[in-house]
Amino acid sequence: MGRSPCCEKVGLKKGPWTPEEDQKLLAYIDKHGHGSWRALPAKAGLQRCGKSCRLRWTNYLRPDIKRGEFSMQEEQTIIQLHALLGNRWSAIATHLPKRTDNEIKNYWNTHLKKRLAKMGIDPCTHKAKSDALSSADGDSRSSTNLSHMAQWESARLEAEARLVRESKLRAVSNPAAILQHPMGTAAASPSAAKPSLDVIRAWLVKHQPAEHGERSDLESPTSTLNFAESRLLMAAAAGRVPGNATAGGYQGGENMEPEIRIDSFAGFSTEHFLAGGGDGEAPWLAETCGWGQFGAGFTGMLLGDKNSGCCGDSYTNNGCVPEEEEEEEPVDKEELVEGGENKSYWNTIFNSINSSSSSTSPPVFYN
DNA sequence: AAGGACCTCAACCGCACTCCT
DNA sequence: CAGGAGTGCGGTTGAGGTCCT
Repeated sequence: MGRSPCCEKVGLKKGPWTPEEDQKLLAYIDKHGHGSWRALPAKAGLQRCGKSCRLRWTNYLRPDIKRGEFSMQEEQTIIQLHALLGNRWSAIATHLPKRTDNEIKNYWNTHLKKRLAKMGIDPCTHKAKSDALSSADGDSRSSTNLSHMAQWESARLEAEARLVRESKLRAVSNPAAILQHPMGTAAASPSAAKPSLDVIRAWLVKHQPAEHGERSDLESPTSTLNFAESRLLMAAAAGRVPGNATAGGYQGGENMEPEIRIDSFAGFSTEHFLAGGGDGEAPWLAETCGWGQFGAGFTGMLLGDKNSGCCGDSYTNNGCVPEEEEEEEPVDKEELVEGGENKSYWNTIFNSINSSSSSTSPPVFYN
């Protein structure tokens, strides 16, 4: 099912766009919408292929694009999502409002990747390079397991997100449908609710033991995420990350109508999940080999927690930062990075995230 | 000041996927 | 089911800018 190159026609222009071309494209889309990209260039009077026009529009001309430097929170969101999703830039971009996948990809390749590498963290695995080496000559089996579990969880999260998006669509076309959807309300049957956001729920339990009154030894393959981060993922899985929501503080705004609450996942209980749900479905519990090692992943490293045992709770960073640092005014990012204070920089990021998550109410899903 | 090295990022390439006929 | 059209996506390229010697 091969496709012919879109620009093989002689006479089509390639390379950088001129302001005139931009203007033509903008004017046309403004007036008619883009419609069929293939037909657009001729209609708009452009000597470009449709693909080129689409790219120019989606990556540059679209009015809802935010350009310029990435904020700290955007940076850490990218890193966390990359740890979870890998090079799936479009998926990452959906969680960074107004940023394009191309921009995120470029930023990763030119900035974040190098920065992580500089810190001795493998940008691919998000683990300290020394860890990667030791696992290579040591427990290769467990590292393979971990990799598989991470892939499994990643795929699972993606499926969750898709489920919610589909439910969203159904709800729009048929509001009553949400009452019947597994992700919907307590009206859903327990069995239907089972395959919902259990992974994230498990993170919740793990990362906010005080609120949930329990503490599990369960360690997610991607347990580099803390509670605040898991809330971002929950929002992501719900297919909606509001503009004011970041990993540092996902809070429902007044303008949002709560429709799906996590505590309304009928039939789901933490015990159920941790115990494998009684139906043997707890693949990641069945292969717990090496779970703890994930704590030694990149977040632990970033937090200056080389032994992953900082304060006995390496994934939360609570109390791991010196007091004077906690009370400091926002630290100048460039100064920290350029001054070789990378750990402090990242500490600042994660500290701000975790502190903002401490006073939150139970997460709410929005449709 | 010159020029080579390095960096950044817009744009391109080509594969993969979905939809439609 | 096959195949074409349209589009999404991730990897790569290369022009232009900046830094370094």
